Amino acid sequence: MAQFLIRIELKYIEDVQRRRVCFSKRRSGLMKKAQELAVLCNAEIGVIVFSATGKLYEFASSSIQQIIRRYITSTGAWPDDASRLLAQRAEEVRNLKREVARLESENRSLRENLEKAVSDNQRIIYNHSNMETELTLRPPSWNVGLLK
Amino acid sequence: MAQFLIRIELKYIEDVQRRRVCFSKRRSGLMKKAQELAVLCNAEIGVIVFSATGKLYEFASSSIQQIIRRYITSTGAWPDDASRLLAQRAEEVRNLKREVARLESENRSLRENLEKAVSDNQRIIYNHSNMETELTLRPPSWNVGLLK
DNA sequence: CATTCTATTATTAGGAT
DNA sequence: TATCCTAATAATAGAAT
Repeated sequence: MAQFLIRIELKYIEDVQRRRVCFSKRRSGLMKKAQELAVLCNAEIGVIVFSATGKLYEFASSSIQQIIRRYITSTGAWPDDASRLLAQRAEEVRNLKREVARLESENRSLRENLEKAVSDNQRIIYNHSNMETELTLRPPSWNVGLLK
Repeated sequence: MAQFLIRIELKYIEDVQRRRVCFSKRRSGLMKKAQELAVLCNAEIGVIVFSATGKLYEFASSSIQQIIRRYITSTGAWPDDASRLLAQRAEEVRNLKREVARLESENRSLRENLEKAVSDNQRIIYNHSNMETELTLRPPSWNVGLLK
């Protein structure tokens, strides 16, 4: 039979047995309270509990996923990991876009030089054809416009 | 003076006044319970509450940020938004890498053709120079190797 | 809206299983 | 380790502010 029940101090319970029992009971109580509040007032509630040994317990009126999403979108507070990953990807995208721009520019330059080379070549051929009609010319071996 | 206190039904409270008061009281109670459990048993606890009108209330023994991060890393459950954003970025990176590869290939092809054009040109000039030494030739107007 | 008061119910500490 | 029991404390519904 329980003797005088003196309210326990609100501090870490050193005794392992007492702590375990307390954790088990109060965890149930907390989840129950959360559930009741959610139902009574139509609130969206999520409770996440990690025990001292790392075990995970959770309650969610909808789903923790949805609640985390709502929390993030409503506060703009991304968890560090997500932020870091997104930042990495963003950096990668920036670098790749810069590389694409550089390649496109180089590409344009190459095309211009090629066109110039072709026209120069044709001009030379034309000039020489006029001067020496007996000259045998082979067609240009490069194919502009067939570039893929 | 309060009369017989009959336990309220565990269902949505239609009456606005009663619901508001209940929400306020029980929300406090829930947070208090969470706090007590965290202290008594050294647990890491996060509580997120969205009222029916969308207002956010929270409690965290450490910080919601940290708890969300721990939850995600321990369950591997990324919130949909983060997953979606990361997927989008990954897709963007893939597309950009493909574009880079395409441009590099096109670039190589252009360089080859340009070199061929240049050597053809030089051959023509050389042949004709041998045949007609009096022919005045202007230097090529393209600059290989100066491409940037 | 939140808080106070108070009668009543709910939770829970400790002990036992 | 979780659950039962029971005394005792804590939470809270309703009413008033």
